[in-house]
Parts: sequence; C-alpha cells; structure tokens
Amino acid sequence: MAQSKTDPRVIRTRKSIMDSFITLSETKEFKDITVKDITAEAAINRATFYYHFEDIYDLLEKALSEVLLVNLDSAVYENRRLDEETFTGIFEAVTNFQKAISHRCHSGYEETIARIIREQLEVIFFKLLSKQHPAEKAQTLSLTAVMLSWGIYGASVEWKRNAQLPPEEFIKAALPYIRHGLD
Amino acid sequence: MAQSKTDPRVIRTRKSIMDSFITLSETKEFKDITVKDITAEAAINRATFYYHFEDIYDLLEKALSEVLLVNLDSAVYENRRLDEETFTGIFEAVTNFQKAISHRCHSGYEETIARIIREQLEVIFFKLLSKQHPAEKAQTLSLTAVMLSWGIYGASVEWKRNAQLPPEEFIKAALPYIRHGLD
DNA sequence: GCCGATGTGTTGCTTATGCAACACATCTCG
DNA sequence: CGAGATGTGTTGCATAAGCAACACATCGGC
Repeated sequence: MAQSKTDPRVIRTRKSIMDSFITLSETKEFKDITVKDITAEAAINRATFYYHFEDIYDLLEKALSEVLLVNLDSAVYENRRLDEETFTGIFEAVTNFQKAISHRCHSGYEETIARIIREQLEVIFFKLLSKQHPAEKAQTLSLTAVMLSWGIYGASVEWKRNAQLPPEEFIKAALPYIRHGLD
Repeated sequence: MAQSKTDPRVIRTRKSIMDSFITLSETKEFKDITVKDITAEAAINRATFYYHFEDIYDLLEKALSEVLLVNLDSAVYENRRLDEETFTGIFEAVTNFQKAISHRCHSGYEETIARIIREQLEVIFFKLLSKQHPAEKAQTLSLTAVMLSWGIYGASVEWKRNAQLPPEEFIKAALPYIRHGLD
C-alpha cells in the first residue's frame, strides 16, 4: 500500500515491453534479442525502454521474475497454508518454468536464472510463513524462507538432471521431512 | 501518402478505444454503452477519449467504419478487378456486417449504419473503378461508385427482409446486369 | 419541489512517451 | 589498417495522455 497507484501509461508500457520480450524469446535465444527488436515489436520508442529498464539484462530479470511470479501465485492461489499440496504446486511451477526457458538460454544465463528463481521462491515462502506463524520473529522466518528456496531450487536442478518421475512424484519423497521440520 | 506518419501513441490509443467499444458491444446494446464504460475498459482517461472523438456517436461511426473497412478490404484483397467474384465478396462482407450488428442496435441507429455502409462501399468502389478505368473522369467514377453503393446496400436490405438464399446465391441474379452495364 | 447520483464535455497543469540527434562501442569486409 | 554498418545509452525538446476539478444535464426517489 505504499505507492498511491501507478500511472496507467507506465503499466501499459511495461507490460507491452515484457510481452514483446517473451514473444521474441519464443523465436530467438536471449542473447540474440536486441533492444531494437523489442522496441520494434512493442511499437514503443527506444528512449522509453531506457526510461523503464536499465538495460536488456534488467528487462530479462524483471520479465522472467514476473512470469515466474504469476505461475507461483496461481500455484498457491487459495491455499494460504504451506502444506504438502502447496509445496507440490510450487515445485511444479518451478520445473515448468525451467522447462519453458531451457531452450532460450543456451549459455551464460544459468546463474542469473537460478538467482531469479530463488529470489521469487524466497518472497513467496516468506509471505506464506508470515501468515502461518505471525508471532515468529521476521529474521527467523526470513532465514527459513531462504533455506527453503535454496532447497526447492536444488531439488529442481536434481530433477532436471535425472527426470524419471514427474515433478509432483519426485518431490513427494521430500515432503514428510519438510513438513516434520516445519511442524 | 499525405501525412508523414501518425504518432504511435495515437494509433495505440485509438485502437484501444475502438477495441473496447467492440468488446462492450458484444454484451450491451449501443445505447447502453457510456463513455465511462469505454474508458474504463480501455484503461484510458476520459479526457483522452474526447481528444480523439467528438462524442460517443463519433466513435460509433469510426469504429463501425473501421470494422466494415477491414472486412471489405479482406474481401477484395488481391482481386483488383471489379469482377463477379469481387462483387460477391463485397456483398457477403456487407451482409456479414449487418448480421453482426443487428443484435446491438435495437433502435435508432438504422439510418446511421446505413450511411456508414454506403460510405465505405463508395470508397472501395471508387478505388476499384479508378484502377480499372484510369482514363475516365473522376466525376463519372464517383457517381458510378455512389450508385453502386446504394444499389448494393439496397440489395442487402432486401436480402435481410426475405433471406431464403445465402448471400452469394442471392446476389448472383443481379451480377449479369451489373457486369453488362459496367462492360 | 429538491436532492443525490450518474453521465457529459471542458480546462489547466503534470507526466510519460515520441523523436531526432549525438557519442561511443563492436563488428565485418575490402 | 580504415570505413561502413549495426547496436547501445543519453539528451533536449515536442506532444499525447493522465488527473482533478468544474459546470451542466438528466433521472429517480423521498
């Protein structure tokens, strides 16, 4: 509730730029997408791009964060509790995201994407934990969220390496331990 | 080739307003759509609406003209000649248009819509005639276009009244006479 | 009657976006 | 090597779009 509503032009323009970037990324790899490509696709001025984003790496982060955030939010949706179902949904969202972008970033972006995923996971875990344990110290919740995000991300990497099971089966093995720890 | 490119913001905003109007008209009748509805749907400011359109009737005309124009253009597409196929396509576009908006304007707009249709028909006929008879005087071509547009519109009214045949069959009866006159 | 609620246009000022030009960096080709 | 072509970021100024407020009209209910 901090900022008193943002200008609709800003919302439109940012969305247009991000959408164009996602659209282009279905054709080209990230490294082959230029700022000119994006502004041409979005039919906005190049100066306007730099009004909203530092550079194309900034856009990459914000666009991917946004996509992941939407997936995570819809995975959590009504389940405010951090239960097994929510965990499974979150893990599926992460693996879907990884699959979706695996074709588009053949080199050099792995660590960036890893960080994006962990950051978004941390945010959502912190929110869920705060609801579930309102009395707990913020520092404790924050640290727990950090550890969970690293853990889930690590599990998704492991899943990618030898994916015999579907994600929801794969993560099932870990759930009792996570829950036990949480409870 | 007169104006040296229009501002992309203008194109976006006009399109957004017209699209919103068309979208709303799928739910409500024309007479129940307010300027506020449109600007809310389009997420633009009301003052911006009045920057582009006189009032809601102005929008009605421009939006419907645009829709019809697109249909007509795609009906004509590559056939630059005003032959039987083109005529049939144009007639179909008109009847489709009439069908599409017949649910949305229960009262009071019939004459407006009739004029829109005739105006657009006149424009497209004049263009086609000019290509086909470049040597002819503009006044002659213009008058021919006027008469054709009234004629085709009248045929569409007649078709609506007792529509036993599909449009392309219905218009077939008139084609020889039109062609004979044109040739 | 008159009141509040809702819609229409308009206005002055602020802010976001467009545009053209610039300096700089790569890169490629001869 | 040098010259052209392409991409990046930045700047100053022009214009479209946002916002809040206003006056006015219409309508339905008390």
